Amino acid sequence: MRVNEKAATIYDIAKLAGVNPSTVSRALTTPGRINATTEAKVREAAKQLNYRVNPFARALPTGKTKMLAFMVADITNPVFFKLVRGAEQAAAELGYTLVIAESQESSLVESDTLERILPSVDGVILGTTRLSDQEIYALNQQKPVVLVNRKVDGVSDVVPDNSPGIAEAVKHLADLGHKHIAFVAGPNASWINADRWNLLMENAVDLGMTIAEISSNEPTVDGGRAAFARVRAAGVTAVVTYNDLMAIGLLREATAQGVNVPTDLSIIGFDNIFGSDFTNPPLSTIELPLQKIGTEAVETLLKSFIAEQDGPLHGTSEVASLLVRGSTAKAKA
Amino acid sequence: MRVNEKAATIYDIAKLAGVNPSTVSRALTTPGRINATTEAKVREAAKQLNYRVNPFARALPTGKTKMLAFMVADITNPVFFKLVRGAEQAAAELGYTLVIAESQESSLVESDTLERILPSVDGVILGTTRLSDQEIYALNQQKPVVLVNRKVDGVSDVVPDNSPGIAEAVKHLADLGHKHIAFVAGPNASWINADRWNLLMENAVDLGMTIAEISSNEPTVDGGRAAFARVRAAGVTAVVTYNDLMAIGLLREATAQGVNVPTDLSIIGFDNIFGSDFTNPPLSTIELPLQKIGTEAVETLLKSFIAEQDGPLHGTSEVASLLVRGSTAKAKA
DNA sequence: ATTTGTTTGGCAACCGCTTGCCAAAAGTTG
DNA sequence: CAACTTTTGGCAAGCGGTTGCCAAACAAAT
Repeated sequence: MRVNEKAATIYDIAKLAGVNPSTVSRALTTPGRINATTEAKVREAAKQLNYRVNPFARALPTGKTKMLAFMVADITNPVFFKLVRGAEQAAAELGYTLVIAESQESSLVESDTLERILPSVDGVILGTTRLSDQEIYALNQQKPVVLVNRKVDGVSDVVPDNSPGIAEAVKHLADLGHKHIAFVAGPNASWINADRWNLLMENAVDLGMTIAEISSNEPTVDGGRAAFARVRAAGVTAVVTYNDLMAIGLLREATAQGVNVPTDLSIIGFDNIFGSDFTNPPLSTIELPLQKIGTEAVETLLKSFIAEQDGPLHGTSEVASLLVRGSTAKAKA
Repeated sequence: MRVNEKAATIYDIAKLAGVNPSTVSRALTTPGRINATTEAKVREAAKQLNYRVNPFARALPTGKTKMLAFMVADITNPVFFKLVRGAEQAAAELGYTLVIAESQESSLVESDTLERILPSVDGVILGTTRLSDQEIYALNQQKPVVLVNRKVDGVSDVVPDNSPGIAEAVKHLADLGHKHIAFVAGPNASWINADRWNLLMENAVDLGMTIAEISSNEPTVDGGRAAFARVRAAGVTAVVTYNDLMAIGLLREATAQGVNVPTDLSIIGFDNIFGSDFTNPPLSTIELPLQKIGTEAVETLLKSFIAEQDGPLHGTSEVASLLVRGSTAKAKA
């Protein structure tokens, strides 16, 4: 079935070009190191033989694999789509191959998987991680790590600035006359959850609103659905949820219970995931430039390869912003 | 920043266990080849040193990389989520690492990417491909290929059986009294599009219905939206779309135009993607066991490593089925 | 006790590429 | 033109495994 006419090696090129293999290696990897004429000759021979470096042979002596790991908790969570795509494209562009790994929301699976692929990659991006700060710190000792949406001392990260989006959202709600709002929180341990909650609280208080925390929910559609009763109990007229999935669950449950969104309850989600505009009404949400964040994550990782000694890098050029669709309206009098 | 205390090698183990490196290699890779006591000693030493094989060092002499490529047209297309997850899990379980590559719907990008990662992988799964039959055939000469949802002579594939789901769907529509239906087709060149259309036509004719083909649309939400006018022009009371994305676009456009779904128009999608139940009404759709298909794709690929000579393999144990939600109703009298 | 067969483990070559070191060739300088 | 510097390219030693071949050790058979 397979043909497998042995791929050309630098030895084949060397023979064809009449030079030493080491010369071929240098011609191809260190432009300028050898005579331009010789280099051209080598390149010509390489082309003629349709030569591709053997990445493994190259990785052995150099230790560089040109592969990056991207860890996510759940591949099917739409939050990651754009993140992954941004990372994938940036990686491809820079000559790196992205390996996507899924932890299935389990820190055990995550460590195992990481352990398995760590030898194969030059660095890792933790898209979402269940690992503890210490584990992350330890991981970062082995291979460069870039965290997305989380901060750990001494580790590089890319975390967007949520505050503009959150400020807009709270202002939007205030403008609509809402006085009492709530935050439907995600996982307790989540760094980003705490960040969002703190920002929300500050802004709400500043604008003279009260804000309740409906805490510790699964960051899923079901989690949002399950939080509905507590949202009603809190007696608020508007909520911001930890993410869109929860907002959608909440929205659907509200509708099912005969509570109209947005007239009875305004809902703002987070992330602008795929499908968040399929709902009825379409979801208003705080949008993150996820694709750019993905791109920035790999760029940051690559930078950290060079600047090993300079301590952790922080990519923070991205900001959140509010996207108003149909799930917010004037507060009921 | 990095510690990088050189990872242990088989030489370290050999020294610790007082044996030759080759013995270590055999103890670890060919159980039974050497004395059980020695093997235990070696394993103990390996554990003590926290040894991990260097996949690159291993790959050099063997040519086996334990990596698989999974090519998709668009990472952000939700159809692939479950497919990818199934593949990822199966791969991880079998000790393989999945590299996900995106062709961005371009056959050029696709060949380039493939060319780039081909040396690094043992085989490739083509989740969706823009490549021609000949290109696929050629690719398959270089490394084992498994096609998903497409057939090419001489190449292994995993294609689910669409007929049960399609039969159910047509029957469902017939039972609801629909006499004139349409198929909103996807890309012309798509193998699976043709398959679905043919099946649909057969079934419709068998049940005495007329069926129109609204052809050659982008397989996206916008594509579905754009097809709406032609659907109306066709004067049908129900449609089946090439995929859910199109169904959603069609549904939204219909609603926007004041055409009620399902009372004025029944819609059935394909794939049961994430978000297809967010719509109003939630979409009825023909469901594919995508995760299982992903799993089966990697299993088929691995099988083909062993059975090189036995010709192409075909995994076809999965079947489509109809999932009735809210977008279908009795035909208007 | 000798022959024959089977385990077991060491030796060394090899996978394809990189790179430090060195010598020959070419270029500069006074 | 000699003395010195720079450029260029070859040599060979790895990187960390795998594996064919072989000999020593042990077991079974005669």
